[in-house]
Amino acid sequence: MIENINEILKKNQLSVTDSRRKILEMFQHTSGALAHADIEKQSGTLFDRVTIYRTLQTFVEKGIIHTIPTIDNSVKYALCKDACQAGHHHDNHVHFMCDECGTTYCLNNISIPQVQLPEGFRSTQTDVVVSGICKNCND
Amino acid sequence: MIENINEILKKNQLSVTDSRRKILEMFQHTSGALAHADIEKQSGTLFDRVTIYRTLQTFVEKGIIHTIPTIDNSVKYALCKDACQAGHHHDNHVHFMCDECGTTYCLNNISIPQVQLPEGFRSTQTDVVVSGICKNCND
DNA sequence: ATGAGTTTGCAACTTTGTTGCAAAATAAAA
DNA sequence: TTTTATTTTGCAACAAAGTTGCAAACTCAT
Ligand SMILES: [Mn+2]
Ligand SMILES: [Mn+2]
Ligand SMILES: [Zn+2]
Ligand SMILES: [Zn+2]
Repeated sequence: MIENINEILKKNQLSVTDSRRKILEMFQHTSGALAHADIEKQSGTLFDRVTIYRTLQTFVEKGIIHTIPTIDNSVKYALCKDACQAGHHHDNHVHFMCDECGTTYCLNNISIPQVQLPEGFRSTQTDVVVSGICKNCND
Repeated sequence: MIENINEILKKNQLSVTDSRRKILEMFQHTSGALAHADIEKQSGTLFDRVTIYRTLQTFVEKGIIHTIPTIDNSVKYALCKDACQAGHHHDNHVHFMCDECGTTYCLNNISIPQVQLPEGFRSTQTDVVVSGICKNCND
């Protein structure tokens, strides 16, 4: 797994540093999405707030993670599963936010439905965010 | 139109004040959505930043306006067209954000498509945000 | 017109995010 | 392995966004 992380960083022409390894590891070890605050909490005093901001930004630019729009307008991030490239993301899946536990899921197998737009509107991207009760909280 | 505004406020058991009238008027006079910053700019020194926050919050609670999730995670608001009630919104329409002019539209006639969820997930709300080029910018 | 109740503006504060720069760490070259 | 060039980090200072308490101003019912 650690090997894997180094490979991912190198493959994206990023020098391998402590903070990048740790943060990437956090994403691999969680099923849902992470907010900046989550990472800050989990890492304690390990690295600076600013470093987290910059690392997340770098990962998004490289296509390693993607941002997720949320109803409460907080910023969440999750690993890209698809073959996302630097500058071009292809995360065309539905996201789910649980009202009870707060977890945000990437539903990688549920693809975005086609939306019929009015005359004159051209779409380049469609985001779908479903909220409700997740599998865990339903049992 | 002014009459209308007073009626809306009274119908929602809100006392009629300058700031509430002006802010509601702004929403009626715009085709798209408004952010807190837009209102602050348009109103200049007319009323305090804090008043705008509180007014927007009140309007959302009363079902007069609704929030819109955005890709850049900024908070936008627009008038409720449907019969939204205090505590329960029914704005089941698609939202469109123009990459060029930045306008956010409520596509009130385009209804939210049904999304097939995995076993165990129960949905209570679905938000769809389409981005691209709007009618105005396409011509 | 009066008074109870609501709303507003101000000030002070917290939280979130950004920027410049020197020190430290990494990767490449010798 | 040692040296050097490049990148990344932490710190400090700052800017933007949002919250809270409270006294003064306003609204509305009597
Ligand atoms: Mn995702
Ligand atoms: Mn809308
Ligand atoms: Zn849950
Ligand atoms: Zn446009």
